[in-house]
Amino acid sequence: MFIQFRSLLFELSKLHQTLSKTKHLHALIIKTHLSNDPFYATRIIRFYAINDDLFSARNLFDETPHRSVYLWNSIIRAYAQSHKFIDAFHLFKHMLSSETKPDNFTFACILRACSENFDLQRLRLVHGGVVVSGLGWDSIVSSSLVTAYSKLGPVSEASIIFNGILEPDLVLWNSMIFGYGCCGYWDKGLLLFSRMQSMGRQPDGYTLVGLISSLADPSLLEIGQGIHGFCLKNGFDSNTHIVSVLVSMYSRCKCLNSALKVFDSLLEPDLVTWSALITGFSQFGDSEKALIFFKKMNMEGKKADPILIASLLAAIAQLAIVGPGSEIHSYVLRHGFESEVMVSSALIDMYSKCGFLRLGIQVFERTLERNTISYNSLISALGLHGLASDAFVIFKEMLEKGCEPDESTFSALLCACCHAGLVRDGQEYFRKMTDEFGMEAKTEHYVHMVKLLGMAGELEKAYELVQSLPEPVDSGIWGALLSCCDALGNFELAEKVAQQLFEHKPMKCTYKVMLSNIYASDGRWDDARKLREAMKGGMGKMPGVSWIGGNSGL
DNA sequence: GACATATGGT
Repeated sequence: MFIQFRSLLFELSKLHQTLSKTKHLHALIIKTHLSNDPFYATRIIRFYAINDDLFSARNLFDETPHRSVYLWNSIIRAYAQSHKFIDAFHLFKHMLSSETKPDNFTFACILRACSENFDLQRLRLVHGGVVVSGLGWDSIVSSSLVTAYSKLGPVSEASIIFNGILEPDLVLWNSMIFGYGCCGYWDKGLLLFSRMQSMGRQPDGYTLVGLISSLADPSLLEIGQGIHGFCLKNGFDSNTHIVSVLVSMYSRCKCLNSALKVFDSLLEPDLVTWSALITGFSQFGDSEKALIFFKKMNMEGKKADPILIASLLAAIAQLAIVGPGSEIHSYVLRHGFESEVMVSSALIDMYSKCGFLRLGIQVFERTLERNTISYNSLISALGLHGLASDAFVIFKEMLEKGCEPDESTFSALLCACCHAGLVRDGQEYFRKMTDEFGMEAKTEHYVHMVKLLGMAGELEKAYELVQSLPEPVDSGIWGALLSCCDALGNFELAEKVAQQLFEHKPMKCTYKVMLSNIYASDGRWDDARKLREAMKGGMGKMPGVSWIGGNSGL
């Protein structure tokens, strides 16, 4: 009888359980004195984690006296997967001082948490721990290291790890190809792809997803088509991951016809594939088609998720037509997505960019669980409408509520200062960001500072700021300075700045147009003509489009 | 038993 009961428990503990069933199972296991069995404890922690009940998971962990590696791994993973990185790191530290030593799975989990938490410093520290534990050559750990480093930027460190492994397994090849791709080195990824084949290694779906996702520019269309051909020849064309990434690759390459063709080739597109197509239309094609396909998807009985809604709203915000935006808003209300922060923030953004700040504020007020993203959306909305002092008040409120500001928060604040011409406040927020919040100023922040100083007439100060930055200075920062020179008619400085920009080849056409305008307004028609002629054949500046929506619902 | 690489957005 007991044996039977035990095997029933065993079977139950293998199935995915709801929270109430998990609690029931937990109680049964305590009753039968099996609660110290690491197998059950591990499974139950996993079920609690799946059901978002970290509290019970933690209780169980704390109450289990004999903690196996499995048990440690499952609790650390529970925290990491719920994005409670600080708790995960804390437990990991605790584990290091316990008698159970971390294994390759523990390290894999912590390494991933480092990259998801954008914590390069900790990543290096954990990497050190990996080396000390002698797990540097483990295939699971090394692929995690490669992915983590590439996601955080220093892909060169990832390739050092990759090159240090004599016989990389398929996962490691895939991680490195994906790593190059996510850092923009599609060419290195492609080289690796051909190298692995020449060594007789067959790629799988992951390889191709990593490779294709790195192609994001119309100039790479032919390469994308080539790889698409490879997928067709090798039977990868029914893999939904690959089809989705092909759809978004074709969209990013501005080839929506092909995106649609690939999409149509799939008998049962899933939500991600639909979403790739709709996002493609809204960002790179036409938003009306995006809305048509969105309706079509709904008619086929597929329900959108918060990611798709946020993407649609971003597209509508760019178009600045409120009509479809409010349609989506009612969809959100009908489907109960209003509590999703991603959605409510996108709504705030959409309304404010469509000129309906009031409606955006209403959405914010109805958002009960506000996080950094919601505050960021409201601060940038207020800033956009020139209401810098209101933005400052919201920032204060955000801090009082214990909500941590991030880089985008300061970007929104600086942008608000720019719109209102508040140099002092801008400088103060810039100082706060670095001194009080210990954040490193990024390109976008410098762009705002340069605009703020430049447009206030302090071009020299702006120039000094740019010169004080370590090389190479992002061309966006020089570009911001150039546009200030343009606006203020300072031809002398414009020339200096333009020279800096020319050194960054290829120089963006918009800067060339700006410079030629500057030459023209200075009466230097020859220079202007030369620059214009040099641009012929290349892509011109996008024509400016402005309108008042015909069907804006006003 | 715990488990490394992947698709849509921010």
